[in-house]
Amino acid sequence: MTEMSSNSGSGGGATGRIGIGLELDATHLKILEVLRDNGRVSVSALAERVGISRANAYTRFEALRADGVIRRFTAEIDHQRAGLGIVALIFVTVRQQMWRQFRAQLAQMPEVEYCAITTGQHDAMIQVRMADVAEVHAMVTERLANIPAVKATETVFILDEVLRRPYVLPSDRERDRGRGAPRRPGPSPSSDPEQGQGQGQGLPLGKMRFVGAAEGRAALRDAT
Amino acid sequence: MTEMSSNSGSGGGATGRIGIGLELDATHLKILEVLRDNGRVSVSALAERVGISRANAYTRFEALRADGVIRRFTAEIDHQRAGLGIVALIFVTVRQQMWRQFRAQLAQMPEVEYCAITTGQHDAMIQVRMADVAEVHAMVTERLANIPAVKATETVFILDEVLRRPYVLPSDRERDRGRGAPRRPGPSPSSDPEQGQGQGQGLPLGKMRFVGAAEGRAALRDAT
DNA sequence: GTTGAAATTAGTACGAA
DNA sequence: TTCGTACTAATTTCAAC
Repeated sequence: MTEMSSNSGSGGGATGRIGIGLELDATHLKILEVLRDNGRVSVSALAERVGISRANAYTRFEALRADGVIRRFTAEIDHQRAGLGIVALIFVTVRQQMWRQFRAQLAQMPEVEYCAITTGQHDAMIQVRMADVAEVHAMVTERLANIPAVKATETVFILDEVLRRPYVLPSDRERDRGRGAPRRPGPSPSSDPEQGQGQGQGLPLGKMRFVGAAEGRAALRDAT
Repeated sequence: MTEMSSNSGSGGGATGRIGIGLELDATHLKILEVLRDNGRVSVSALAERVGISRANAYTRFEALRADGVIRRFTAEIDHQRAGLGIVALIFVTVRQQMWRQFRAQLAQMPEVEYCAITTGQHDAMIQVRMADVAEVHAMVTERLANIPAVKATETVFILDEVLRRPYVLPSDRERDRGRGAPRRPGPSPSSDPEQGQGQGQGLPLGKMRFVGAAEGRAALRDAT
C-alpha cells in the first residue's frame, strides 16, 4: 500500500508545473494550510477560517480531494510512544535494471516508512522505524540483503528528529522573504505572492556542490 | 512551528519503551491503524471498524490525543500539484557546540520539511521541497551557508518518491512474519503479537556496516 | 458564490452490566 | 472498564437568492 507513482516517466520530476487539472488559487492554498494543521476540522469551521461560505468550502474541498491534491487524511503519531523509537536511514545501491524488483520488494515491507530514489553516491534512501537497534540490524542483513536487486547498503541512525512538517506549501515561503534569500529575478518566476509557481529550472547549478549519480564523493567541503 | 523535542536528553533515543503514561493495547493500535488510513473518520465509524462501542471509542480517542500518542491530524497532499515538485536532501555538517543555534535557525525555515540528527559522515539531514532546482540552490548557498553553525553541506536530489507511509505501527510487522526475517529470540523480546515492544538494544551491532559520527566513509560495500 | 432552513449525524452524559 | 441509550449540539445537504 501507499505506493507513489509520481515523478515516474522522465528521470527527474523536473517539471514542477502546477494545476494539472485543477488550478490552485490563493483560497485553495489557504484551505490546504488549515487542513495541514488540523485535518479533522469540519468543513464549516474550515470555511470560517478561510473566509468563504460553507458551500464554497465544500465544493473546493471535494475538488481538492477528487483531483488528488489531497491524497488522504492521516494522524501523526508519536512513534516513541507507539513502540517504534528507533529510526534509521538505509542508503541502498541498486543493481542496474533491477529497479522494478527493488520497488516490488519494498512495497512488501511495512516497516519502511519512506523510500526515495536519489542522486549521489547511492541510489535510494530508505527510512525505517523499529522497536530497537537489533531489529534494524535484522532488517538490513536478513531482509534487504536477500533482495537480489540490492547491491550494497549503508546504515545511519537518526539520533533526534528535530523537525517534521506534514508538508510544505508554496505559501510558506512568503513568510521568510527578505531574510537571507533574496529572490533574484532570474529563472525562478515565483514572485507572485499568491499562486505563481513556475518551472524555470536547470540553469544555475554551477555553484552547487553536486554529487553525480554513484560516482563517489570527493573531498567536497563547502558550498561556496 | 512543529518542533520535535523527542529523544532530547541523552544522545540516542535508545529507550524504545512503550506506554509512558498510557499502556497501549491491541485496541489502541487498531484505532491508530484506522486513523492512519483515514484521519477524518467520525468516532462513530471508528468504533464500528475497531469493534468497540462509541463511548469506548471516544474515551480511547481522547486518551490517545491527550497522552500525545496522536500528535495531530493532517492532510497528505500531492506536492507536485501544489507547486513544490522538487525534493532535495541536504546533508549538513554542523560546527560543534553550535547545535542550539542550528536548531533555532532551522525552525525559521518553512521550506524545510524534515530535519534529523544522524550518525555517519554528516551530522544532520534536511529535506526541503521547492518549486524548482534553482530554489534549492538558493536555499543551500544563500540561506544555509549564512548560518554560522553550518560547516559544510552536501546536496542530493530526490528523483522519485517510491513510498511514503504516514507512520509505521508495531502491528504492521505482524504481516510479514516468516518472510526473510526470522525472529531470533535474542535481544528483541518483541514476540508478543499484540503489544510487546521491549528495548533490548545495543548488543548485536558487530555485523553492521556502521558509520561512526563524522569519521568519513571507508570502502564499505556489503552488509554481510 | 452566498445565505438560510431541514435532515442527518456527531458528541455528551448518564445508568447498567 | 465497557456498553447502551437518551439528550444536546453540531454538521452536512439542499434549497432559493
